[in-house]
Amino acid sequence: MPEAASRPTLEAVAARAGVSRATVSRVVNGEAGVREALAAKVRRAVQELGYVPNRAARSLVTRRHDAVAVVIAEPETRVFGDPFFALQLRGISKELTARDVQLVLLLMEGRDDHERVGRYLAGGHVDGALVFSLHLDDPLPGIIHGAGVPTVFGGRPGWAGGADSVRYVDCDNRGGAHQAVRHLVGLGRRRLAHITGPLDQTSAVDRLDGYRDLVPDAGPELVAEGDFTLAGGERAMRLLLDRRPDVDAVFAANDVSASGALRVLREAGRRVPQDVAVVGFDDMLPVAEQAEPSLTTVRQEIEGMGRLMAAMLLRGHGRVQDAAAGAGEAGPDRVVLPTALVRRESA
Amino acid sequence: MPEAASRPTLEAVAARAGVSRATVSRVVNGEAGVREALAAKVRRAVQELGYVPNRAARSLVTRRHDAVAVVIAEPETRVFGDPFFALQLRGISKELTARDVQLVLLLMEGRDDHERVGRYLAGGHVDGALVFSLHLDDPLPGIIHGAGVPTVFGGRPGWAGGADSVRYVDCDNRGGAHQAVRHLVGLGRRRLAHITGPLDQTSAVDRLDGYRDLVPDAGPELVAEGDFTLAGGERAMRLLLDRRPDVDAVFAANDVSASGALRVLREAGRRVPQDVAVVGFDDMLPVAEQAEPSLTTVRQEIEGMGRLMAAMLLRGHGRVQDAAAGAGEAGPDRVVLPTALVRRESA
DNA sequence: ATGAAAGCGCTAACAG
DNA sequence: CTGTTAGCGCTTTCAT
Repeated sequence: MPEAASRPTLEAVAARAGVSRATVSRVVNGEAGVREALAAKVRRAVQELGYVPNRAARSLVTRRHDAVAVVIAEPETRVFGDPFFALQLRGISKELTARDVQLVLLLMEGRDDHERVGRYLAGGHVDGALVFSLHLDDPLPGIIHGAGVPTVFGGRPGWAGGADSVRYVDCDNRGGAHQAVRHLVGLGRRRLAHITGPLDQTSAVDRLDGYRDLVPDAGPELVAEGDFTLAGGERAMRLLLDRRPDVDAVFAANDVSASGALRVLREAGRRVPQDVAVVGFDDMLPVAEQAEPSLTTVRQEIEGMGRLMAAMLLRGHGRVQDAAAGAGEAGPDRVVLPTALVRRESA
Repeated sequence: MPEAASRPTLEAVAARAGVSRATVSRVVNGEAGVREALAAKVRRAVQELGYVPNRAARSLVTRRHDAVAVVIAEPETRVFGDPFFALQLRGISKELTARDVQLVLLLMEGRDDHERVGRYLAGGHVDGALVFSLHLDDPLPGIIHGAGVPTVFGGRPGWAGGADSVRYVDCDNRGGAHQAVRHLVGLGRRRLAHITGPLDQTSAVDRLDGYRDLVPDAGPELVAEGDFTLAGGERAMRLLLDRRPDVDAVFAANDVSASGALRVLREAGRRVPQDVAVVGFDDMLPVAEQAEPSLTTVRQEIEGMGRLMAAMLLRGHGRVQDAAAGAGEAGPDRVVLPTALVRRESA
């Protein structure tokens, strides 16, 4: 692969504008205190030469990289069929773009990848990391902590004490579950089942807890473990139908598994919502709106969470903000976003 | 955001190992010609100090970045609900990871983003770019060409002469369409409709051409324009049903729009495949397998295409390869991958 | 085979 | 306000 063509340097711009390198640097970085006449000359020279700063050179001295890593501890097949991942990325990308920070994507497939990712993060090549989809026994947090990389987690961390010691953004999973169950109960349903997510993730555990809060007398046969996938939802629904043919409502831990449930219910000849009411979680539009019947669900602001995570990570980053801050607009280290019930046809 | 903690430098390693910086550099970069005794000392020092090379410093002198940009000219809402994007990314990520090259993700939402992306690419911050989802009038290729960034496109470029002047990886869209149509004809169908993709993308045009090749006498009322989305597929199917209630087969340009068609057919009381046979394109597993009925489709190797693109871009990249190459293992600049029909229930 | 020295392009004191 | 100067950490001739 050929190298990029050599580009004009600060030096060249300085020569052309008849000023020193330092002045050009100031103008390029938008520092105040350069006479407008000179600044204009510099800008013209930049324009004419098509000058673009060399990031490597800049990083070398500033020790900043204007790049953050997004780490997705990809839970197997889940990334597919569930646009969750894409939505998060979109939110993050928007925020980073606005601040002219690059997004370095680190996908992890297997266990060996942990070491690689850890090494990269520890290498100090990015200004921070955004980490998702952590599982309970994941070694990554330890590695990250050791490396001292500023990090914001997507979803409350599950390890002991984790939630108090790190920064994260989450939605109110437990409260959202309450909204779902309350709605179902309000509909007059009495035999409420729950299809969980993978129980090594806090989001799934919290939703289960929320369900239990309001259905304390639910027998274990009313809870079936899923994994946030369609197939998992189907499997769980079959189990549920098998164990409790009289079930009249299902709260699924996400929309994708809810559509799996819908499918099985239809196959089993149950009408939704007449025979069985179904509520999902996420409000993943293409899934929830297109389900048959369309899905009543608990909405969480996924794209917004992505943006927020990026904003939190970059707080105090950048020249302009640095100046503006200082006062004490620190902002919280942990944010839990509210959820909202979205009514459609399934419940 | 705090700066990354200061890490040991080459200098520190050299001091510890009692050698010069140059020697450490050689060992770290795996260059031959260092006595094993010394090399061992250096490696131990590296280990003990936890030394990780500073990429910025390295880039500054080598003018390489060990990073490539992935540009997704995101066609609106399509990225959602269609795991296409995630699969490509996965393939690319695998290949890059294996070569220790970072993936910088550039998502584009609106037109303004073109300028930003162009500027970034032109800035020479990455060693190359992988570009997807280009539309016919996209200014990006021009910008890229001007910037001289090595690039591999995903899908044959559509502009005049583009296909002969740039590197790309594509699947045999036209041949795939032939497979679909032939299958439908083999089933005894006579009134074959086609739901297209967005016709400003070559993949969609090629599939349409393939359809026309084998159904030359198809009236325009048998072709409805879609956009690769579920909603688009539904819209197109309704139109088709309206114009030709006697249609007995549909070839949809991708699986997602095929499932839209399936949904409309079901609503209209048509049985699939008895009344209307349906064939999709992609073999996007979660979509095709879970459709009702499951989708007969034309399979393309999406993840493989991603890997191939990355491999093509990085050909001759890296110290080791540089040495091994030279002979002339150039490899082709344009690859068109074969497709295969996958039979399921819908046709 | 190894070391010394010269930058890569940029920013950040420090002078003036 | 502007210019001068000294590196940031690394690779790479060029000597030895």
